[in-house]
Amino acid sequence: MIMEPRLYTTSADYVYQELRHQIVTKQMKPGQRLPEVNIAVQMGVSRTPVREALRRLASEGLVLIIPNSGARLASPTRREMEDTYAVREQLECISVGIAATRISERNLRRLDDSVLEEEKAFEEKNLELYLEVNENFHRIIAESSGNRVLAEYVENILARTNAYVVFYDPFYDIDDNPSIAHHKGIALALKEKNSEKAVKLMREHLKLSLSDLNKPA
Amino acid sequence: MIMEPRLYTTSADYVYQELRHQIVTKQMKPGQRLPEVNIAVQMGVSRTPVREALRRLASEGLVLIIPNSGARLASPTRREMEDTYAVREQLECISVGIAATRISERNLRRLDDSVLEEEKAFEEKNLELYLEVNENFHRIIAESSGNRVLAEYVENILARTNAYVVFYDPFYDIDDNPSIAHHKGIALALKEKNSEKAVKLMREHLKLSLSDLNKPA
DNA sequence: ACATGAATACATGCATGCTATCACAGATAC
DNA sequence: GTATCTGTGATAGCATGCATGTATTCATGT
Repeated sequence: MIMEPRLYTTSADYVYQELRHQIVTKQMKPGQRLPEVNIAVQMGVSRTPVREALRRLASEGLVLIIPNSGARLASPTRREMEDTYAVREQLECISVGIAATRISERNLRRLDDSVLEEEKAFEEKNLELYLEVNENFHRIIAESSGNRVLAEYVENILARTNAYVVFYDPFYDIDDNPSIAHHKGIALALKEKNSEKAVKLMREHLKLSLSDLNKPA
Repeated sequence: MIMEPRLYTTSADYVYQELRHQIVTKQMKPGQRLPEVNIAVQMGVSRTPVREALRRLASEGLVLIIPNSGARLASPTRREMEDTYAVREQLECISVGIAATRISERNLRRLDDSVLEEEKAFEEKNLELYLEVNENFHRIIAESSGNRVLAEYVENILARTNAYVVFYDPFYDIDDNPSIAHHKGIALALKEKNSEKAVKLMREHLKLSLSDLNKPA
């Protein structure tokens, strides 16, 4: 499996992606302090781009910044996760509902591809790839809604919820991953242009994702 | 009327608020370039806090940043505004629906106060105050939902839509402002704990707000 | 007149150093 | 023992300078 290198245009972008990577791959503990200098030294850059990356992560709710005090990794409570999923449900349901009425053939194919990749990543137990592809599935749907603003918000909340992986293990039930089956169902509903069905399945899918957060990390 | 000074903890925060003020009070044209140095000189600070403020505004969709090139004020198309309002409708409807089931007496009073202030600001034709109070009405409801994440997203989209004031004149119909009447209706529905009614009124209210964007600036 | 390309002016991205503020430990008072 | 004060170290906020990339202008050729 060839891991394509992360692409970035600026140092700040690099730091952002790298930090996000470290969070998702459980290299950091929720609530831990994130001093600018430490990160700067570790990544071989100055504090400036680190500051920028931290603020971006803060806008996604992954990092908490206290003025004049510093940044620390978020440590969402069970309640906060539920709240986040409540919002995500709203955004994604409207997103998939609209997408069903206007998704292009090309995006339907991209959706199928993404499900295939997802299965592969799951078999290989490649956590990072799995999350990335999983996220991509939802991203394609949001894009297909044709509402740019909506897509932007979905993107933001995907970043939040994906970080919650720190709290659970998506490979816990070794042979069983209903999530992929759900994605297949949603993709099918979109092919059929069945808006109601797509929304219903998406809602169920997200309820399940939330309950997954109970699986041991 | 005593205009309380804007409060801020850091220079970056000051620049952020000041820029936002200038946008809302129509001192800047949509699409105009926003060079860091210009702003820095104008506000008597260095480029660093200006950069930070610009990125924050970008996360609210008010400013467009092109890497290595610069920032410019957003110039949303009619389509983008509609898209934004579609998202806002989703977020605010769920927000007011939940709020109706659990809003505190204290917040009900704050809501009433905010409507009164709104009427006063409208009579005085005080644009900035009017917008601030208007925004506050929606903010109180979002807070009352008890969902912090939802409140955060509502806050963000309020910032976006309020900036659209650049494109229209809320005092265009001199004697008539149905928006305030709507707010009264929503506040009443909340008092009655009538969730359905509150959602319905909020939806109508936002549809109207969107159509208001046709009024000449 | 128009397109192409080089030169120049300009703006951003980043590194670095200084200053103001905060967090924490130890001391002091009660 | 608890609470409050105080000093010291650590950390973020900001200013500044340099390097890099972008936009604009103007010359050149067709």
